[in-house]
Amino acid sequence: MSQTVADLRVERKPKLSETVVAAIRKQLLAGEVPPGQKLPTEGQLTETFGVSRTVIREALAKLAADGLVEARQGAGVFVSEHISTTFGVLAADMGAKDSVALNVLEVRLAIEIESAGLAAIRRNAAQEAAIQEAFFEFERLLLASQPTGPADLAFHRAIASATNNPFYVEMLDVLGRRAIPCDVTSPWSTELVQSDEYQRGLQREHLVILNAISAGDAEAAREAMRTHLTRSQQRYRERLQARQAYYANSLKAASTE
Amino acid sequence: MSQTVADLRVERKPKLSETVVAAIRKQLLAGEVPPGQKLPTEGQLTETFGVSRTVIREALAKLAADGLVEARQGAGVFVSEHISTTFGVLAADMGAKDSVALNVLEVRLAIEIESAGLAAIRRNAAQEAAIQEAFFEFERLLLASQPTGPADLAFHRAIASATNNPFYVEMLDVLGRRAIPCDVTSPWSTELVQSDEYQRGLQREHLVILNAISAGDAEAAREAMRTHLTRSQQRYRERLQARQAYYANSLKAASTE
DNA sequence: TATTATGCAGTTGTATGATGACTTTCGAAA
DNA sequence: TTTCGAAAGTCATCATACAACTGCATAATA
Repeated sequence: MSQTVADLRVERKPKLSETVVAAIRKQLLAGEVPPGQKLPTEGQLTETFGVSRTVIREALAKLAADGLVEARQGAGVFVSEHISTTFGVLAADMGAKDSVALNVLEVRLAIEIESAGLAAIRRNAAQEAAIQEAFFEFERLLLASQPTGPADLAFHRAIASATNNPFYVEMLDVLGRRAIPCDVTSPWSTELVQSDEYQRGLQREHLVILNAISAGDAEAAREAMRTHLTRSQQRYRERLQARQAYYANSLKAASTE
Repeated sequence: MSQTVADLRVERKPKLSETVVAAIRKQLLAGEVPPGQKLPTEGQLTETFGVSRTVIREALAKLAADGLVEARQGAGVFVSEHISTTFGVLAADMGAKDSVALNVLEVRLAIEIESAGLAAIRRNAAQEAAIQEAFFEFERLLLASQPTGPADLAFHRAIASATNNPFYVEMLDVLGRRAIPCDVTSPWSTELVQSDEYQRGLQREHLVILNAISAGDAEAAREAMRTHLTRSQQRYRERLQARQAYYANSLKAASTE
């Protein structure tokens, strides 16, 4: 059997344990269980997630491998102490103000540039496929005139994941939630974000990154990611100004009524 | 029940899966199974190691999490194509804590590289002076044969501060507290860290960074910081190995008594 | 009373068997 | 030769049981 282009879009069904890992990780990063605190028992998690204990155990093992939790036989599974001192504090301090958002975006830039370089070196086949998958998904959504935000996020997340350093993913999760501008509901972004030209440009930049990573060229990958993100920064700034102008106008309009 | 000195070093009884992970990882890194090749089935491994499938599966999951192998349902478990030796080799005998520390250090690397570049562009006179000040302080302490750790930290902190992005400083503080190896009480670090030659090397690298920032050359500053930190990573890895050797020796000494 | 020993309930670690889902192989049929 | 499908091999998941360990309450002891 030959390999077609479609095969590259590996739509590999995620393992149950991966779903559980994602869910628990999200909760932990959100600080729903304080560090040092005990997680629900495997039995309880079995009920809440509706899967067998095997799956729960595999998920917890993965989280333990990432250093997020520690299991103590006879006692329970506990959230690692350091995790939230690293990321919780950070998340707590970040207000949603714009000046902050720009600064956060800048930190994210640092993280992602290095991610791209490491991904080029360390990625495995599945991880590379995941990046490609996100790329094609973006393409598909673009052709279907649907919001591409999720695919964009997935693309960057897949790259972070390909570093094989879980902290990069976590950083991106924490930072990205605030910094990624994909607010399709707001009036100032619909025009900009959803314009085909805008998204085509994004996709062109994505392609350069993807090629560099596939080629295993760390230097090129970093450079491609740098130009992509600095341009995104620029676009974000422009959008902020557009929004301010919009508000100014609506205020003026309201006052004249 | 009191905790004796021995308790501190003994660590807990290793799980069976950890033993299996270590064994398989050793074989993989020794190249006994070529990349892309299929591993023995879970059933065979069960017999080989004399443990249950549960344990084998947990071990394989751990290896997959580290990116060493990939499981394909219905086909088998395969060795990853690109076993990054640098990454894998050290992960081989490393506890989870060390692995986490290295990952955090890697994130810090991303942050600091970008800091250097931004500092080169955005620094003001006072900030540049602060960086120089830290540099000279390092020099002074070195000549006086005093611990240079604080000055080193101050140097990096001053650079982060010169980005005029408070988050860089905050990130550095949070990450640095965990990742900076300044364990002067431990026997394996005193020799290495405090050697004049070692610190002279640091200072040479610092100088390159300082010059690049003063010249306003962002690209050069990033590059200088990158080499500085990657070398630091390397030194840190070597120190981990030295520590392992130390423990191995002390264990051997203890067993011959 | 104060301290130690004991037992119990809860939790994680491991073993075992069964079933579903998926991949590969290989032979039969067109 | 090519195509199709059946069957074997393999991983994924479930369910159950028992062993090992922890924390805590209670009883036994000095």
